[in-house]
Amino acid sequence: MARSPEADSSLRTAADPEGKRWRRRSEARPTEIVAAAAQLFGEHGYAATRMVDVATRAGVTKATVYLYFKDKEHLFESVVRQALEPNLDRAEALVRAFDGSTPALIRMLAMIFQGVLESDYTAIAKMVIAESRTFPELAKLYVDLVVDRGLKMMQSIIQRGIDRGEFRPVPPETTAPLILAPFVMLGVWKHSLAAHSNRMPPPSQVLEQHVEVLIRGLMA
Amino acid sequence: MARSPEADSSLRTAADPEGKRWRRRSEARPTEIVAAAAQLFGEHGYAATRMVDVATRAGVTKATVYLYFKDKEHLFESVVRQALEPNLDRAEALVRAFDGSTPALIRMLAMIFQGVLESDYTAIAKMVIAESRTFPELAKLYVDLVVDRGLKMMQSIIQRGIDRGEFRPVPPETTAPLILAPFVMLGVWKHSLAAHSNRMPPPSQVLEQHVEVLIRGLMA
Amino acid sequence: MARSPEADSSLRTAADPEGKRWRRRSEARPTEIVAAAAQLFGEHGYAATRMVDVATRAGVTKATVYLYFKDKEHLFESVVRQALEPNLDRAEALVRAFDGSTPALIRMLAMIFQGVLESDYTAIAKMVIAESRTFPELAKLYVDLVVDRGLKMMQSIIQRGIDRGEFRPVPPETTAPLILAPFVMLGVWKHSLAAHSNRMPPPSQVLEQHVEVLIRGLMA
Amino acid sequence: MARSPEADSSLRTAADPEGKRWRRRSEARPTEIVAAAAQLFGEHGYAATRMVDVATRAGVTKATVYLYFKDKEHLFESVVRQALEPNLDRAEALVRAFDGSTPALIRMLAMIFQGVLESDYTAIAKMVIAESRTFPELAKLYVDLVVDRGLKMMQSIIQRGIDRGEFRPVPPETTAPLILAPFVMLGVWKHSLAAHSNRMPPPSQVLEQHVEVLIRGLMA
DNA sequence: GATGAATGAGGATTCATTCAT
DNA sequence: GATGAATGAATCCTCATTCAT
Repeated sequence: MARSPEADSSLRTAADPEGKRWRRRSEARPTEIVAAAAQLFGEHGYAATRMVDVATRAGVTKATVYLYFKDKEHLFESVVRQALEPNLDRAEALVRAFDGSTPALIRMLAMIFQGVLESDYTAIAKMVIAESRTFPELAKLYVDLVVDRGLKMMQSIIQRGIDRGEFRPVPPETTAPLILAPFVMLGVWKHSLAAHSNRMPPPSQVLEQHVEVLIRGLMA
Repeated sequence: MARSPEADSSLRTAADPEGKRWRRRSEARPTEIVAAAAQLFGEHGYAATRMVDVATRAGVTKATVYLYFKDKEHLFESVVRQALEPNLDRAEALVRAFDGSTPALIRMLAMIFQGVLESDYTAIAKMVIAESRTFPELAKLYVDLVVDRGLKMMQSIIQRGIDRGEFRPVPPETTAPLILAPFVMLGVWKHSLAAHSNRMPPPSQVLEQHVEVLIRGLMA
Repeated sequence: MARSPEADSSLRTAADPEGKRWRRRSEARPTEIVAAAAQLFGEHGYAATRMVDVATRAGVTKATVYLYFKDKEHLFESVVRQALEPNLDRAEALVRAFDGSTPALIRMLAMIFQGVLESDYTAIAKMVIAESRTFPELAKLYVDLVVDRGLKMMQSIIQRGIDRGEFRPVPPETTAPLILAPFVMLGVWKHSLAAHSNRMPPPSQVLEQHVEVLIRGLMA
Repeated sequence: MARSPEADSSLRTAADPEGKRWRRRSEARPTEIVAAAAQLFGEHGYAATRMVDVATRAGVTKATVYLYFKDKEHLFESVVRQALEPNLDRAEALVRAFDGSTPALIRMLAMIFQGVLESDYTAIAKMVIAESRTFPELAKLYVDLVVDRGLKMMQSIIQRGIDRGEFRPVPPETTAPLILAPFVMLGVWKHSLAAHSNRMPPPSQVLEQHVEVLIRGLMA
């Protein structure tokens, strides 16, 4: 999402008043368009986002968007992919490298996830969920690239705790989702109802409580 | 919803133009339309649901829908309202009436919520979430009628546990959401990604585990 | 092609100044639209004819055209069908009923065909030909409904002449197309190059000559 | 057209930047583009042929096409001109030089025309016909360069037959088109409906029959 | 109360065409 | 001379919405 497209276009008009209609910037273009689309899709959802708007926010015209993306669906897919790929890799690496206690590992991951929760990234997730009926392939993609990997990771952490005698023996498959549940809930919350309620405390506090209750609940 | 609309109309016009059973029909119209809309909105989302489809499924024509609902937005609102009203009342009554241990209370509520999770109702909830940007008033409505009430109820339960010496002293505001998180997660899951993953165990098992881990985690 | 749509709309505006936007005329509508489309397709070809123009000439709006025809292709198909069906029937009936000499039969048919040649009908034929690559199904339709039937008819006439000892024995399959060739040529000519040449004599004279040369050429 | 454009460009830039064989290339460019356009126009018609496709088939980019041709119309015109010029000259020369009987002359011309019929050339003719409304000037060009000359030639042949006492006295103007009609018909047929019918015998047989019937029909 | 008929406003997509390099 | 990048002007089609009956 880098620099905002508005900044771009102002720069362009200012710094280069000669340029008749457009400037060469082919390498950045697709990325910029995806960034613009990510924002708009995240804000308004798929159907309510018009191709013109994406184009305008990216500082180009509609036709240019079509120069890089076959159609709206493919643009959407690019948005999702671009948002997804880098994320889980990092988390998995961290888990593998960690050698402290399992509660400490969970506390660390919780902090990372809290960071994700505060980023723009969750808007994409919410969108995938919202549009899953309309774009089953994207839902599938998301499940494969994110959810299943995430669940597997959580299972392995539970198992690790049990193996090390830190946790009592619980079935990892049914317990794994419990670690994630508040993150999912808060992610969805943030992009939907948050604005309308003041009864929900700040995510950070809820998550802190979550980690403590969870760890206690799993302790041997 | 139940009987096919074709059978309906032919019966009405031909076989039974006066019969009271069918006379009642016109009173039921709005309800039937809302029911049809509820299904379609739930299945396809707001934008992807066409007024023709709602009308057709309700066994009437488009224009008739407009006879009862000013426009698509108002229809949507009716759908949400119709789904909301009856629900929380019951749960609140139960909580007030209950006089067993707090863990037992939580177990009972979990069963009720699990029932809700299996009903069509969650489709509406998911939809409100998905369209919350487009329909802020509905989001607000939902928050007031459901979420805040739900959170308050959970807080009171936590407090009850603390007061009765069953739970250790935790801040009720930040703990309350934790009770609901897996329900929210599974509700969203059911209507979005569930079809694409087999890594998530059946809700009933996840919830059972949830309740146990949660209660242990809260125990004094 | 019945009444011209222009006449229509003026009538409408004049006779019914109250009618806010439109008048009920459901039965005539599709036919009128097809008529309008027939003219425009004939004049400009398929690609160059815009749906708006069809609508406007039919005195309705674009959307109304889509009320009756799924898309441009289906409209095109209707145009072709409406132009085709009535035509061959008549000719075939005539052939069956005729009991004079075969040369006389050919002379009579030639007159009928010359009438067709002077009608608007040939514009459709030319269009089918022009668009046959883009719309193979239409070409197929045309072949089945018109061409093959026409060729078969000509074959039977040749055979009749041979059977009755009027014509020398020629292979009917290869001779049949020769009867039609000048009609095809003139039909195409009329709608393409005619305007630019004065070297081609009037169709009637060419056809008269054609019939005489042909009959002489086939005589026993 | 023959060699693949990919091979071309790589060879040119890398392996043989000076080699005269490839130097010639740039001179050939316009011709190659016209050739590519001829094929595509012939196959898909004017409107359905995209400039990108022409460029791609010619092994260049769109912009290069515009380097040589002002716009799509001018490209089209070049295609037609390039296809027309060499053709009639040959036929006229043959007619002038011939000194056998007129029937023999007609038989010989028929064979030549049959060759033309089997060539790609007819695709252009069909296209001119199909697009004559959109490009009146091209239609005019075609009429002047081909049709009128052709008709005149046929007239002179008829006259020759009459003068030599081989044919009975018929009016040459109205008879001339009859010689050409089956060629026109078959040319059109080949590029439009041929694929969809099996009732039409092979052109060679039809034309053989044509020549015999025609000559008999004209005989003194 | 119910509907058939019609529409207007918009959105996705395509393509001929033009520059700066 | 050649091209990659960009665009603007169409054009098809959809859908929520409205009347006259």
